[in-house]
Amino acid sequence: MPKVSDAYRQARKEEILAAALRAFSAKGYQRTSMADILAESGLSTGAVYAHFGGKRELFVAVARSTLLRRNDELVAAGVRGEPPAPAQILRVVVHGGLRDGLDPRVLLQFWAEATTEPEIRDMVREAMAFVTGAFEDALERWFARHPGHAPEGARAAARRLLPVLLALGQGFMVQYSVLDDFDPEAYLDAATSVLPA
Amino acid sequence: MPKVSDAYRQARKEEILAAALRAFSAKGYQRTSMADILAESGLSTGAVYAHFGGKRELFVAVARSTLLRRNDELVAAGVRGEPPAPAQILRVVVHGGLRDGLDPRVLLQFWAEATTEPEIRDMVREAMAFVTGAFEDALERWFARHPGHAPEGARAAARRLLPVLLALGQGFMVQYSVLDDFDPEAYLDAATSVLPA
DNA sequence: GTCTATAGCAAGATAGAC
DNA sequence: GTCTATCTTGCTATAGAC
Repeated sequence: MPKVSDAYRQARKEEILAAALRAFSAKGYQRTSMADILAESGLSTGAVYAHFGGKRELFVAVARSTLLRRNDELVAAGVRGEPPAPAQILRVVVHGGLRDGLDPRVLLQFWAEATTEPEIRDMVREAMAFVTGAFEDALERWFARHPGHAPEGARAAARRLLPVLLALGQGFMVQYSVLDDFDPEAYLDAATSVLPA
Repeated sequence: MPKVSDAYRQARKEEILAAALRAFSAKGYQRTSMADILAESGLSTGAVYAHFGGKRELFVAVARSTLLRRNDELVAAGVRGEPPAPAQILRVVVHGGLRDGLDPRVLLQFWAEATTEPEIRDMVREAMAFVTGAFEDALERWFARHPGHAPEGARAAARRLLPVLLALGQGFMVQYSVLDDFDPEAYLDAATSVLPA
């Protein structure tokens, strides 16, 4: 296989994925039709099906790439300088997702889908395990530097706080999507006030 | 209109709603077809359409009755006795919901649908406003008795903590529904440790 | 009110030319 | 690889008899 072909192929795939992300963000997974994605990308049926098996596969690919970018940001934030405080971890993830144009509503639909469809359930679990792992590492590094907050050891403290931090991220997504008077900054401030700092 | 007729009609409607709830719980709103609901109820197309306008209307009716029942319990729990601590409020709501047989997965379905269906969105907002109000009242009463935790006043402290408490409830539902190794008690302990007590 | 049968439509995926 | 045209399927909702 010539390299030009591969590069072109890859570029095309990312072009399609970007269009799919926009489409899913605008209408949600279930209500987005292939026609929507095609219109958004400006391509035709054949062009898309040549690269992806179908709508579900497209969705999985979109989710994966988005989550990978989140993790990269988290790692980057932790590598240079001080490890981020718990509240800071929350901010990095939330702001990063919004900056990417990822509509939180898509996440809600993802979770809902996961409760009934095994294929998506596996994918969501994998993704959540990924996020969880990144959170846990970041928390452990922070607790290691602030032993005053971790009398039981950094690792134990991280594991204990993990579900709460996860919940604060999930709660953000739910309230952002459903409430009409949701104030993101007020939410993050409130979350900060209950998290160790 | 004779009363017997009305009573029969009402009973029939509730019979259909119960079947619809079972169907939605099993497969989720989107993936549940009318055929599923018909099979679950043992009735025919005509019988159902004589009482409900269609699938969407059925879903709204199911959601409304489910959420209203939850709200009643919440109010009852909050009114009598000492004002519960924030962590206690969370426990009452979570345990009450589970005891009621309410599948958390259905809640995720409601939230997800609310992001795209205006009718359901309004309904969910109404329900959430109700829950929020009950939470806020309970928090305010508790802060009033523990002024050490509310230097800015009980009402301000309650409003501030509100979204966090809500998020901890929502996070519980998400993690309960999606994670296969979710530990409810560990979750509640962790939540308790970050909430004022 | 309830049944059976079916109309009508939307959407995911494929076929075959270029 | 990409296009246009089309096939197939599954599902909501209606029509009309009883």
